[in-house]
Amino acid sequence: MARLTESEARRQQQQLLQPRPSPVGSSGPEPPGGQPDGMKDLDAIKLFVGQIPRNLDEKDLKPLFEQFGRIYELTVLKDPYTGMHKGCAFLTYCARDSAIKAQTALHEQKTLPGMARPIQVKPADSESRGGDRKLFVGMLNKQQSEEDVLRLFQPFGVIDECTVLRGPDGSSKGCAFVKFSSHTEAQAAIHALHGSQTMPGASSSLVVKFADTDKERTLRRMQQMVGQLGILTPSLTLPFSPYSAYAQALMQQQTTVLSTSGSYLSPGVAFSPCHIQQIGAVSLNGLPATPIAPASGLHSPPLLGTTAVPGLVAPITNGFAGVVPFPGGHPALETVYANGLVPYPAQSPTVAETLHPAFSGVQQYTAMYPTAAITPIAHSVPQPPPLLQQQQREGPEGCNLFIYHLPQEFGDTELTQMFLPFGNIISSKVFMDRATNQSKCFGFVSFDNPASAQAAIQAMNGFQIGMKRLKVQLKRPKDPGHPY
DNA sequence: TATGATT
Repeated sequence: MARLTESEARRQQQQLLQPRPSPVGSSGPEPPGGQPDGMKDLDAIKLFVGQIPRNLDEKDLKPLFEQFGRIYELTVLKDPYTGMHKGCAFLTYCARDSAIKAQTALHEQKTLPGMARPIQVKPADSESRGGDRKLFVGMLNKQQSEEDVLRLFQPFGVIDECTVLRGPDGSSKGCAFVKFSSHTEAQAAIHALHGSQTMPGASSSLVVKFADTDKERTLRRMQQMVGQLGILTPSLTLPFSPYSAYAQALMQQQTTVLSTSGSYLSPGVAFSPCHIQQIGAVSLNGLPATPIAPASGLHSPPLLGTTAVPGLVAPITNGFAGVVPFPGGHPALETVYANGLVPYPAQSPTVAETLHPAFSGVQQYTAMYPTAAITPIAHSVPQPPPLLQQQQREGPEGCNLFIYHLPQEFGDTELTQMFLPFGNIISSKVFMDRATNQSKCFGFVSFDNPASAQAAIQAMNGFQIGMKRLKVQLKRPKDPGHPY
């Protein structure tokens, strides 16, 4: 029954080798146990306790856990910024034995009042070292259970833990955590399974990657918070907001994460704005700017041609009213706007033809500029710090647009640029095929108010680009299943 | 080609 799995046993051995945190004060009453005050066994196990009602604090929880032995430390996890109860706790008993008893008696065995799922009592993640071995699995079919996931991953090694993430009603969120007994096994599973298949009903191929570290999770949270404030330019807005401490922490975190986890960047960002910016940076650094051939598989050369020389576009677009400068912006689009073609494209079916003259103008302009002339521009228009990673957020109802028939080479940046004139954009996202990193030619733009969304629909629905016309409409409401 | 990307 309470037999430890092989890897749990291994983990608990590793435990012995780890440095101990300095002991903190003992916790309250002293049940019998024969331990010196405030001391714990050298091989004590720190337990993670999950599924705790948020209205229970340490003193409420203590009686429940004390029946298995004297508690060395019990801490409810709180959000460091809001102080909010996170619904889980760390628990260390003075005796290792107590931890094992508690885990056996409580884990998945008892559900605390108000909780949908049974309490979780298991060694904390911090107790296991030896590299990442926990995977996040996304794009599962919502019908797939733990068993199904297990079956999928079993061929790659010993699985310690397998949890399908579920909503409050118990329905799957279409993702899971799978913990292998070793990093190598986990890696093998990623290699074999990531993108390997598309589950029936899933919108994209299977995602298998290492689960976020604590640091990344914190970063994500902070990004969400910052994003919710509607902030795209932190340097301007944040110092005056009550969240500036948050923003600073965010930027520190981001620096750390970016510098330490390059492996998390997806490989082959074929024609994302990121890639385009890199090309731009190269040309601005004084290397020949002109004949950079578009990557393979790209259609519609006009748009891409200009992206190779972003620095050169600045003098043109800056001279026109109504163009909002945007870092890494799309020169071709800026040119379109500069020529006044935007306002009611739906009534101008030949816009596509006008794109070409506008574009070739830029090319000629480019050709006349020797490399040396570029350098001052690079100085006067410094490459701004990379924009905060934008969350894929929805705006209020009536503010979210679904856009279809986007050109293949359109990325988030281009989409943003295109809709920028109509209002304050909360988020914009072009959907990419996970496997190929190619645009699926549709995306979302969310404004902060419905009027902007309507204006954008009026102006952009039917906008002809190349052979296609944009379809711009309100995003379908998420949940049509109203009970009444 | 068709409606938001999880912890």
